[in-house]
Amino acid sequence: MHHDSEEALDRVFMALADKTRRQIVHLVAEKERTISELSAPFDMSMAAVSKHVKILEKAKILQRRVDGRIHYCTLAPEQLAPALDWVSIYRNFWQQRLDTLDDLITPANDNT
Amino acid sequence: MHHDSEEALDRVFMALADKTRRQIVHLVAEKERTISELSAPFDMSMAAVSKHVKILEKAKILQRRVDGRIHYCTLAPEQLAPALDWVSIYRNFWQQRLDTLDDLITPANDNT
DNA sequence: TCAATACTTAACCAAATGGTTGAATATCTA
DNA sequence: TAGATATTCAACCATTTGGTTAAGTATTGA
Repeated sequence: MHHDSEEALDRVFMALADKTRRQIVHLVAEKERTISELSAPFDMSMAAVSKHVKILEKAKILQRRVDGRIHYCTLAPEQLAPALDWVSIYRNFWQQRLDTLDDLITPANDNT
Repeated sequence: MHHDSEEALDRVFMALADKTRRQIVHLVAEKERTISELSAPFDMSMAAVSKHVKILEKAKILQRRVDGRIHYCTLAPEQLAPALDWVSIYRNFWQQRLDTLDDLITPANDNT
């Protein structure tokens, strides 16, 4: 019973589990980037960066627009939302723990 | 220079990039669980589940308390926070996109 | 003390990851 | 048309991942 959504989460979390790919996400979040531009900061071949981009693309974290021989990449953040949602479920859990700790230190506070 | 925090993110995202481990997180979030209890729902050996638990433990998503021969596992959600924070950076990005789309549909106000 | 219980560890395996280099493809430009 | 540019693809390699089974280590309890 491997739902699509589970596989999507697999791909998104796996895509984010690499420093190079997280930096690529930062770069494309700033502005549209070509593969060359994305390769420049990294001490690896363009072919390697091309693979990283493909992984992010398959995870639908990044989208590609091809114009002639140039591939322009932008953030496609809609698939980050489910990942955020998944982790967010546990926010209450640790917020509660922190709140409990906070109450011990400074009674009477407000938040959110 | 691979910061500790980058390696921590690697470990956390990698740990979450597996359906079995995500289900284990759900189970330990509900209540404290033994390895046997965590193994029961899955069609794999206890040794395999033991490995999954170790991966979650190293990522500091789960913590273990040993009492005699029984290992009790609970959620240790503090390491999920950095992961959530990382993804959250891009929430504004897609919120903005949705807002922009919204503006196109209902042009009421302007902004930068 | 002896066997069952609750685990981990070790050795192994197939498949996936993350990199390489070199060739292929397609496009731009002189 | 030829050559430079932008990028992918293919083949390869070492390491990691995710599973197995079998053996090892404590611990419990009869």
